[in-house]
Amino acid sequence: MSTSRNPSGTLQAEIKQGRPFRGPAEEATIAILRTADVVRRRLSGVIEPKGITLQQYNVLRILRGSHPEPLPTLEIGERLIEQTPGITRLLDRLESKGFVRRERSEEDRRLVLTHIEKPGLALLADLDEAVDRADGEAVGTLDAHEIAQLTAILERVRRA
Amino acid sequence: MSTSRNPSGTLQAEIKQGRPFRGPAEEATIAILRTADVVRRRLSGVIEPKGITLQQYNVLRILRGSHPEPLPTLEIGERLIEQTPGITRLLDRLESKGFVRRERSEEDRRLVLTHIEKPGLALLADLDEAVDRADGEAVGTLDAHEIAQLTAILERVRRA
DNA sequence: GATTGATACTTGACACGTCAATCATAATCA
DNA sequence: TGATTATGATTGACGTGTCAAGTATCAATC
Repeated sequence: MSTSRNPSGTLQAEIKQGRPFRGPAEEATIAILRTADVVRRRLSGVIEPKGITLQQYNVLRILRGSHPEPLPTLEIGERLIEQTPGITRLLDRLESKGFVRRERSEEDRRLVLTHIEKPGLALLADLDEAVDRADGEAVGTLDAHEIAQLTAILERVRRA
Repeated sequence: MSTSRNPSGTLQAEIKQGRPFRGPAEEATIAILRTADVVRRRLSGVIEPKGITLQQYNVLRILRGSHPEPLPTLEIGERLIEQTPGITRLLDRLESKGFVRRERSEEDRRLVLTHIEKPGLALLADLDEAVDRADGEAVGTLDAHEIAQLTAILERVRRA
C-alpha cells in the first residue's frame, strides 16, 4: 500500500496512484537530461571531426590547465567527475595518438603522471574558437541575466 | 562576425584570443552537462538496485505509456532521442529479462512491435514512488516559479 | 511482375561509464 | 623489521551511444 505520505486527503494521491510530484518536477528533470543531450551532441559535432571524442577533449583541456605540470590519473578523474577505470583507458587512447605522455612518478611510484604534448596543445588551440562559438550559440537566445539565473539554478539542483 | 553582443569595446575579446564568449556561456554549458550527470546518477541510484538500468527504465516507461498498444522499434528510439542500433540491443536485454515481448507486425513485416509485459508493469509500479520522490528532491529547493523558469530556459537552449 | 529505391531493423566495431577484483607501492604500527 | 592496511592505478565484464554496413520487406514504376 505505502500510503503513509500524502498529508491531507489529497484527491491527486488517491486518483493518480499516490504520486504527488508527477508534473513540474518531473518535467524539469527531463528537461535537464534532454538539454544536456542536445548540448553534448552539438559539442561532439564540433570536436569529433578533429579526431577526438568529447571526453578526450575534456581530458586535454584539464591537462592544458595544469601544463606544464603533469597530473596523476586520479586527479584527472576527479575533475571529470568520472570513475577512475574509465580514465586509464581514455589516457591509453590519447597516448596512442601522441597527444599525451605518461610516466611513473619517482617520488611515489604508485602515481602515473600524465603530461600534455605539443600535438595535444595544437589540437586544442585549433578547437578553441569553434568550441567557444558553440557554447555561445547554445545560450545565444538568453540575455546575460538569464544565463546567470540558469547557472545559479542548476547549481542549486546539483547541491540538492 | 556576430559581434553584436558584447557590450562595450570589450577588452576581454581582444586580450583573450578573441574569444568573447569564454566565461558565462561556457559556464552555463558546463553547468548543464554537470547537472545532468548529477541527476542521472541520482536516478540510477534509485532504479538500478531493482535490476534495470536507467535507459531500460525509460524504455519501459515509454511502453507503459502506449500500453496495451505495442510500439515499433524506431518509434521507441525517437522518444528516447537515441539512435536505433542501441534500441535493438536494449530491447534484447529487456526481452531476456521477461519485461517485454516482441513480434513481427503482420501488416508490415518490416516492423518489430514491442509490448510491455506484466512483470515490466509491476516493476514500474514498484519504482514510481521512489522515482517521483527523486524528481521532487532534485528540484526541491526551487519554488514553483523557478521550476517553470528553468524548464522554459532549457527549452530555449534546446531549440537554439 | 521484375527492378529500383525507400524503410525498419540488425550486426559489427569502437568509445565510454561503472562496478568488482587485482596488483604494486606506501604508510602504519606492533 | 615484518605484517597489516591504505592508496593509486589497472583489468575484466557488462550496458550504452553511435557510425557504417548489411538484410528483409514494402512501395513505386516500368
